[in-house]
Amino acid sequence: MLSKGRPVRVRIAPSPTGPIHIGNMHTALFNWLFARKHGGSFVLRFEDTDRERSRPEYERLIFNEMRWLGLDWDEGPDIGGPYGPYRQTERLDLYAEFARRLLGSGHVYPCYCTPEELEAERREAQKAGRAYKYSGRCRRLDEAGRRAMEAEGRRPALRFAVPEGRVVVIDDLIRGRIEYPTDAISDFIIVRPNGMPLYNFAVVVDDITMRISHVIRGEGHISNTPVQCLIYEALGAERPLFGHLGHILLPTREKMAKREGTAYVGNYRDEGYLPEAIVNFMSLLGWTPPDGREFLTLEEIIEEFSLDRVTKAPSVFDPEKLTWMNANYIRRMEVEELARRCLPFLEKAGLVAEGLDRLPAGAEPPEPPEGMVRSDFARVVWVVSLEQERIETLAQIVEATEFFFRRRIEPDEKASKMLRTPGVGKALARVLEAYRAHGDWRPEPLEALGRRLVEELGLSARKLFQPIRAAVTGRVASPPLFDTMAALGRDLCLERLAAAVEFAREAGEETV
RNA sequence: GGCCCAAUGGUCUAGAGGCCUAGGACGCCGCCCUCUCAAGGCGGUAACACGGGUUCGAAUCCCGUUUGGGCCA
Repeated sequence: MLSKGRPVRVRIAPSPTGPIHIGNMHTALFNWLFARKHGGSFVLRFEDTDRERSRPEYERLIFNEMRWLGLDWDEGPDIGGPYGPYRQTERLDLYAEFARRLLGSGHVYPCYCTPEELEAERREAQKAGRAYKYSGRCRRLDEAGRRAMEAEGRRPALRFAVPEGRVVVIDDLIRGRIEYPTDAISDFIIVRPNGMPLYNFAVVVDDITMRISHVIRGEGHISNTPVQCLIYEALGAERPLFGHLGHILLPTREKMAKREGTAYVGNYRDEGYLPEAIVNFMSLLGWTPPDGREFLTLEEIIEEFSLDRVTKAPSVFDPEKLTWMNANYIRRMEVEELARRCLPFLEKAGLVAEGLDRLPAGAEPPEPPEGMVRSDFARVVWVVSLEQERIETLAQIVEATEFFFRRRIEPDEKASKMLRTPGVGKALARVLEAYRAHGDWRPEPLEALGRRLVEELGLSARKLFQPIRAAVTGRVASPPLFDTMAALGRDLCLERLAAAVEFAREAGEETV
């Protein structure tokens, strides 16, 4: 698999024309894994020849998201490297030079055909029911003919003279042998009349000059490969080894396309997916470790990674399974770490003051945001620990823990209904009285008292604890009641119990 | 239209001729645990696209069909 002792050098070459989606990231990941596995180099370069749509801010976005996922590169537009520059727009001289070489060696010829003339050819082929191939008119032009064309003021494109009757053989690292007859390939353009190189030509020049040893990319490029092989050959360059990955499909079975919106890496970050979960999950799209493990650290994935175990078929990106995996990562995480990662979401929602985790030890916690209770980092850790196994994404921490931070709460619909249930007001009044007289706000004593009240009132635990839960959290589902009450603190609990008694009483009066 | 690639449950996959009455995971359903919600435990649902070969034997090899996808146009 390793190419004749050449150092392993792989690359990804995104276009900075938009946010980067899961499909691109998957290709990047597999290249990165391959490089790290074999102690090679991972090169990042930009295909920014679409000047209309390429933007520096998208370059920065790509840098950030790759870094966020932990995919670092050894050479790239930002850090440079021995084979730069790493943007196609900065390599135009190079393409021109290689084009001249090909022209000199006769592998390429100037083509003066206008778009109209080509269109006519195409229509004719269609009418005759033949596959369209360029007629080769300009290939047969002699020096005089060329001069005549030039005299008309025509500017030539450069067209590759595809050899006839040959078969290009590609030993794909993932798919095995692929054979491609050259007769099916039309003489293709490598440089436009305006001097801009075309994709297949530019990649080959880039890959040659950057000493790329393995080209690992999506299966969409399989049919570009023979064309590229022809260029390598004409240039007398050793070609890299190719490996074509199955595409990553959206749940709708559509191919991921840029500007699609749904499967951007950034969206998943904003929703509170962990980079390690995303990377782990993506590594399992089209690959499995020999022992079938599903939870692997980056180091373990690198250790086990091999192109031999990559599948050929396309795979559907299932957000539900990603969510499940993310939830697992959340549960396995140290609470403090989890709390630290949740903090930005809580801050953004205005539930806690900024920078609680950066406060010096023993410092007074800062003023809370409007309407919130004062919290320090320890309290956030406590609260987060209670929801740790109940959230699937970091962003869910906001909705899950809101009631711990707000001074006042409104019972939601189900909780309101619970509090309006006949008899509840009276029971809660007794509960309020009992807890007012109670001082030890640790969970166990709170529960002991709760159980005594169950006895005293002759209710089931459920029938008493649910109303208490509704009173202190405003909802009918929460972490275990007495843990919740402990974290809420005595003042908030008593306040809310009192408010609930009032709420139940008013409701009772209305119905009487 | 031509060429190329692919094909195991709804999804990710294991499987490299007998170990397969096809294994695991997500999802879904049920049960247990339980103060609610989760988590966890246990169980269940569901697949080798089709047709021909090759072989004593095929999910695995070959051919064709179908379906999906890609590139060129």
